[in-house]
Formats: sequence, C-alpha cells, structure tokens
Amino acid sequence: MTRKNRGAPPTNESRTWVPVTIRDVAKVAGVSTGTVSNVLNRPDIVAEATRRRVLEAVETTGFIRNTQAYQLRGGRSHTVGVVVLDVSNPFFTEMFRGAESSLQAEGYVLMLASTDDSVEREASFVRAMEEHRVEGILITPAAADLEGLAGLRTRGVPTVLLDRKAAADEFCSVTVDDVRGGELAARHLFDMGHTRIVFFNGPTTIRQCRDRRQGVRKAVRALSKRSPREASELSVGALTVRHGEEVVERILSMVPRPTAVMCANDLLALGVLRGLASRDVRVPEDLAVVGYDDLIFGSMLSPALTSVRQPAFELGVAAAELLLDEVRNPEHRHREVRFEPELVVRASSSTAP
Amino acid sequence: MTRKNRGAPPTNESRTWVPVTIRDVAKVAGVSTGTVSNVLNRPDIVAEATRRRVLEAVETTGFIRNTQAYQLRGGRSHTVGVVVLDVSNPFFTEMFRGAESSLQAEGYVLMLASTDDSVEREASFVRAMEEHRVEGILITPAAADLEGLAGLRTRGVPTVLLDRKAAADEFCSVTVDDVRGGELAARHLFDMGHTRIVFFNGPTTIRQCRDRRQGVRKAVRALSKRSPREASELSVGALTVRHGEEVVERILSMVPRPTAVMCANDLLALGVLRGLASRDVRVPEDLAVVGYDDLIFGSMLSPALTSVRQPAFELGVAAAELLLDEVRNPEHRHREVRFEPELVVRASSSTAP
DNA sequence: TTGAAAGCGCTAACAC
DNA sequence: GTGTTAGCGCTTTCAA
Repeated sequence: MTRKNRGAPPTNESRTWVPVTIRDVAKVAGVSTGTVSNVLNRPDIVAEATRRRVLEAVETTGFIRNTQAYQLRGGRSHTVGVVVLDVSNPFFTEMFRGAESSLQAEGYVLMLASTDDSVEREASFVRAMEEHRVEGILITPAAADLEGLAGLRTRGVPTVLLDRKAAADEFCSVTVDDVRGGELAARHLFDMGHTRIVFFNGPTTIRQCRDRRQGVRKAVRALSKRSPREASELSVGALTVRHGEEVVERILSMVPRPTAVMCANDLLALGVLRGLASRDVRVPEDLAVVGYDDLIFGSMLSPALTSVRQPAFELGVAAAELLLDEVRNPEHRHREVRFEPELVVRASSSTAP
Repeated sequence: MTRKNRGAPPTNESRTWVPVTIRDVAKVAGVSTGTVSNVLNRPDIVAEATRRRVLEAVETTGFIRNTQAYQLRGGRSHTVGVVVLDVSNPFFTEMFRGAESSLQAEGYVLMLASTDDSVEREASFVRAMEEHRVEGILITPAAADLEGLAGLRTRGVPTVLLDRKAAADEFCSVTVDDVRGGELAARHLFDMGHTRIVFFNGPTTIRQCRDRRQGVRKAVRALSKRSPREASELSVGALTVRHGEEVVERILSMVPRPTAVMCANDLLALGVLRGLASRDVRVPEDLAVVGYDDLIFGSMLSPALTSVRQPAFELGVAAAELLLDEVRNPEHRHREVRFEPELVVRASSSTAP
C-alpha cells in the first residue's frame, strides 16, 4: 500500500493529509519504531545521540501521537466525562471548573454534555462516553432513580454522582444537604412573619427539587405547631429564567395571594423577579422572593436576592478527587462527601409582610 | 493468554472487569467476529436469524463498542474539541450550547476546555485534543496572533475560530464586529452628553479587547471634530467580576473624575457596579456604566445594565455548521460568518452627566 | 450469508 | 542500546 502526501501541507485542492505515524518518524530518524516509542515513553533508556535524532524527526515530521492506538494497546484514555443538567446554569459551570482544575493537572481532558433533564439524552451521552472509554464519569443524574446508571456500575466505570447521593456500595458522590437548604429558606420566610408562602419548584424528577420540597414541608410541619403556616406548591418543567418569568402570572392570581415565594433555584428566582418588575410588583414589600444556589449575579440585583449558597466549585473539586481515587487506588471505597448549605439573607426577603 | 473475569460484575475485592469485546459476543452468538461487526454496521446484509442471535448476545454480554479500535481501523472519532477563554462566562457557555445543539444531533461528543487566556494552557489542550484525533476544533484563541494554531492548519485539523477573524485561506471563523460594538457603546455615552469617559479594558492580547478599544477610539476621533471628547484607558489582567470590582478604586480616584465608564465585557461591568454600590456611588447619576455581551443577568440589575448584545448561541450554531461543512464537504472553502452587534440601552447609562 | 485474516498505530517483551 | 514482533479491538476485503 502506498500512502499519499504523507506530511505534506494540505492545499485547498488536495486535502489529503495523512497523519504522521511513528513509522514515519522512525524512517526519518533512521531507527526502528520501537526506538521511537522508547524515546517517547522511556527516554532514559535510549542513547543520547539517538534520542536527539528521534526528537528532531518528531519535530520535522510534526508527529502527534495517536491516543487511540496507545489506548488500544492497553494505555489509558486520559479522558473523563462530565454530564450536567444544564450548562447555562452557572452553578454547573462552577462545578465543572472545579473538576477541571483538579483533573487537567493530572493530564485529563474533559468531555462535557448537558442533558437538559432529559433521560434519553443522558443515556446517549453516557453511552458515547463509554464507547470512548472515558476513565470515569462525573454526572448529575437526570432521572429520579439511578437505574439508568446501572450499566456504569456493572461495567465498572468509575462514576461519581454530582449533587446526588447513592447507596453506599453503588457510587461515590458529592452532595449538599438540600433538605436542610429547603428548610433553611422556608424557615427564614416564616421567621420573617410570612404565614402563606409559595414553594415554586421544578420537575420533581430532579432530586434536588424533591429534597428542597421536603425541606420546605419539614419547616411547615415544625413551625405550624405554634401557629398555622402554609406552603402551597407550584411547579414548572425546567429550572430556567424563562420558566420563572412565565409563572409569575400564576403566582399573582392565587387567592389568597401569597406574601412570599421560595424558588427551587436562582434561575427560577431571577425569572420571577423579572416578571414581577415588569408588572410593578414590589419586592419584598408586595412579595418576598428567595432563591437557591446563590449565583454571583443574584447578589447584585436590586433588591439583592436572598439565596441558599452551595459551594459549587468545591463540589467539583471533591468529585474529581473521589474519581481520581477510584481510578488509581485499588483499595478505593465509595464515599459520600457532603457539604452544608448556607442561607444568605439579602434584601429580597428582608421585610415582614 | 487468559483473560480474567470477562463480563463478571465487579466486586469490591476484585475490580478486574475486562471490557467485553466483539470476540466475546461472537463466541456467545456462535458466529465470527466479522459477522458481529456486520450486524453492528451493515445489519441488512446479514440473515435475520443470525442478526437476532448476535443482537441478543450483545445484550447479554453488555458489549460496548470500543471507539478507539473503530477509529484506528479508519473510522472517525465523532469528537469535536471546544476551547474557550472562560467557561464561567455565560457568553461562552451560550456559544457552547449553540455548538452542542448542532453537533450532538450529528452524533458528536464535545471536549471542552477553558484556557483562562493562557496561551500555554491553550497549547496543551489543543495538543491533547489532537492526540485524541478530534475531527475538528472550535476555538477562541488566547493569543494575539494565530501562530499557536499554525500546526492545526498544516496538519489539516478542521478548525473554526470563535469570535476571531482569520485570513481567508487559514480558517473558517464566526465573528461579531467588535470595532463596531465598541464604537456603538462609546458613541452612545458621548451622545448622552459625556465628554470624559473611561474605557475599562481587559488584556489587549485578547482580540476582542483590542477591537473594542479601537471602536472606542474611532468614536472619539469622529465626535471630537465638533467638541472635545476624551476616553482614557484602564486595563486589568482578566475579564472577570472580581477584576471589575477591584478597579473601582482606581476609577474613582482619577482626576478629573470621569462621568462614565465603558467596560470591555459584562463581567467587568458587573464587578464595577458591585464596587460602586458598596461605595454608595450612584449609577448612572454619579457614574454611567456600559457593558458588553448583554448577559441575561445584566438586564435584571438595578439599574439595568446598558450593554452590547452579541448572538452567542447563534455564533455557536454557525461555528458548528462551518465545521461540519469542512469535515464533510470536499469542496469546502473557508468562510467568515459575521454578526452585527446591537446596542441595548438601559438605565445604567440613561442620564446625562 | 458467513468465516478467515490482514492491518490500522502503538507499546513492551524479547532477541540480538 | 536497538531492532523485531505480537497483539490491543475492530472493520473489511476476499474466499468459501
């Protein structure tokens, strides 16, 4: 077989660049492929002069090692998959950055996919990543249960759940206590004197949404003992600004009208604030608003948004550490790293009804 | 050679899952590997009964095709690399989403990396992606020149520049006219009656920063013909909220004090607003502020931020289309897809000095 | 319609 | 210190 154009720069006419292989390098350097490989992987065992010659050949040919071949031969893919619910939510990008910061230092490249809460999309991404033989996966599961990830488990793909707890023997996980977070937020509103609040939730297929709701209910139960408290619930199909904005009408038309709304995340809350502003409803005087995630932008709004802070970057870092341990440590045991949420009170909820 | 544990679920003691190969499937189905491959790739040419048997075996063994081997054999990697300056900037995530939406429909998985403006990090990411034999790269170059990307060109890796123009025969690109954008923003401030503004810039190694500056200067030159206008310049090392916040002191201590500040992007502007708020400087009365990118969050601040809108999602989509064309169309010619920026005037700049 | 076998690029064991 | 070579998992002729 003859190869065409090896190493020749592509022109517009003939786009027939054929990748330079280790064999080409060997030929140019006048050595065997084994020697080239040695120069690349164990430079110390090859003679100074030869090494220089080979390195030079690598340079002139523009050789770039083919990871696929390397990996096929038993090497590692140096690739980690990250699957999140929504890349446009800064909470997830912060988490991504955290993971990236730890992982790239170890030579990994990250594959990122955003599922938009779709179980089908998640399945197809995970599948693709497995086909690529990622060394591990960091994932915020889209489904309520973990069945879709059973394959990862049986196939032994190191997997760390982001912001989602697993049974001890299944996966490692990094979590934030969302029940507690929901409770903190609701309690705060009740403490401020509200008795009738709305909990504005996203799809309860999302675990975060379920847990935060549970926290709200917990607060209601606990505080109702003294005087009656109420949290009606409202939910939409996705945690986005747009969905938040669209629901404002429904909130305002409730009878009796609630005096406070707690949103399942900040994007929802930002949408609500936007909708309220366009209708000249004052916050917090007419309606108090609380969010969840404490995105940096929330603190700059006027009124500044009360929210529940989660250490997104640290979650990513912790997830990466767990993954690295699972990849490298034969004694690895699955663990859950749990963070505590923190209520940050700002103007959007600081007035009594 | 014997393989251990093939297909056996991993236990905590023996983590020795060996991936199921096409050979295992063949053995289980009682056919040859060639036939299994045919079932997977050209199901139509194999007999109904055989196909069913093979598919069943695929199911029971939990076979997942090894992309590396497929690709080594001449297949494509179904992988595209995306390199941006900063994942935590919603502008870039929007662009990523745009690209993702087009690319995943075609079966691609995206590798994402964030360079934080570092040329070294960029080089190492691009290198890693090339080693992974990505089919193409979408990149916002970190360096002022395009030298670092010369290798991509000579090696014929389809590459589309994001938000950065290239000479016609080098790369495809998607761009927004930043000179125009800078000019729009500056003109607006001058039109509002400001005569002494500050252009608060990021590192001029970043092309966007250079062009926006040029636009500002253009506006100054054009408008100064009638009456004197001035735009002093200030710059920081990165386009982040933190950097914006930190520079406020410097702006306020300028003599004479400027009446308006135009920021090179919204993150910087958000930081400035934050810093001003904490010092009780009123916006726009004491200092008008304009940003760039029109992040959704800017519209919700109080005062709402005047900004220059860029169609981030569409940029991503366009880039993906260009890349797909370059990958598939032998007649491909490099093109530049250019978008126009749009000034969105809001409260942060709507008062005369 | 199916099987046998070569070979993609690379590494590592072994021979020299 | 260097060369030779088998083989990683897969696809694809070519024969049967």
